[in-house]
Amino acid sequence: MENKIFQNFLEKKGLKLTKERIAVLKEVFSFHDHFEPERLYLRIKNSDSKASRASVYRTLNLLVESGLVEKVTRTEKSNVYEHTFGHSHHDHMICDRCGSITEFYSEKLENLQKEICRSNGFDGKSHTLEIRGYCNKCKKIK
Amino acid sequence: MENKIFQNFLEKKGLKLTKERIAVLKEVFSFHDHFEPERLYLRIKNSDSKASRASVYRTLNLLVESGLVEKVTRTEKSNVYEHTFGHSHHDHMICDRCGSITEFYSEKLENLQKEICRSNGFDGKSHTLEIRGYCNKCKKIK
DNA sequence: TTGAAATTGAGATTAAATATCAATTGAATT
DNA sequence: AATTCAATTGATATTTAATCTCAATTTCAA
Repeated sequence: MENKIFQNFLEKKGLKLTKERIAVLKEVFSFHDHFEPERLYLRIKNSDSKASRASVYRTLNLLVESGLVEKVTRTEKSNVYEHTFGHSHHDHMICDRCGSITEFYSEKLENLQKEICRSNGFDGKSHTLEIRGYCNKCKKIK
Repeated sequence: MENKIFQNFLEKKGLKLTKERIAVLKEVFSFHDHFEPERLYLRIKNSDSKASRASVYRTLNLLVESGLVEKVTRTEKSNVYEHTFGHSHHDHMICDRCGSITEFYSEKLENLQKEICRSNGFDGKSHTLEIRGYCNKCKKIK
């Protein structure tokens, strides 16, 4: 399913669905939450179908372009991604100390945003809300 | 004014208000919108009161800790900061067609976010809300 | 089968940010 | 004024994510 979508995307750009790209795609969808490029690379390295670090990064960018993967944020350390397929919308709270990401969803928040758009004559299609601070654990430390 | 606040902050930590730190503070407030550490360093370099790159980065972190400066976001290239003194918080609506940016502020939204943080045990310090879609003009076209 | 274009991977490169550490400064105390 | 010790500085080295390079390989249509 994801393969088909990705292949269509590649075809349209005159690119090919190689075994390395398939490997990356497969491992991307083996994560059920957020992941960093390096962790993705390590998973692939430890699987039977390999791809180099360069190919992992390259394919990741293609996957973002295709819409199958989203860049969630950029932490102090690295980019953070998640696959969007079959995911319902949510927002994020990001800890500035340990980098942990907490997902949340609020119907009220969604409605309020619609209201704000309406009163501004704006046709809102999507949004990103990122709350930064200290998570439950880290707020006790510092 | 900012000097006083910074000095108080430093004193409380047993640190000193050196001429290098004063130089950084001064140039931070010479920006009237967001800035990157490197641009800040260059401004200082071209001013009469100097500070090394290391000191610029170090002081910047202290300024964030003191609350006088905020880290707005982290782009592909670098961190982005802005001084908070005298600035009021707002969020953004960005048009995907013409790129225009509309600022808005909603008390309700702020309160709702606090509520969400509270119920998640998260100590929220800041947030970025970006609504994307079509502005008043562009929604009629497409 | 052939050839042009795309792709790969190993390693080099880039660049932001931090770490190192000897030399210097600040300021409180004697 | 001299002493003392922690804080500070700056030149440089280091770290590390991400990208770039480019020769070798693969893909696929003709």
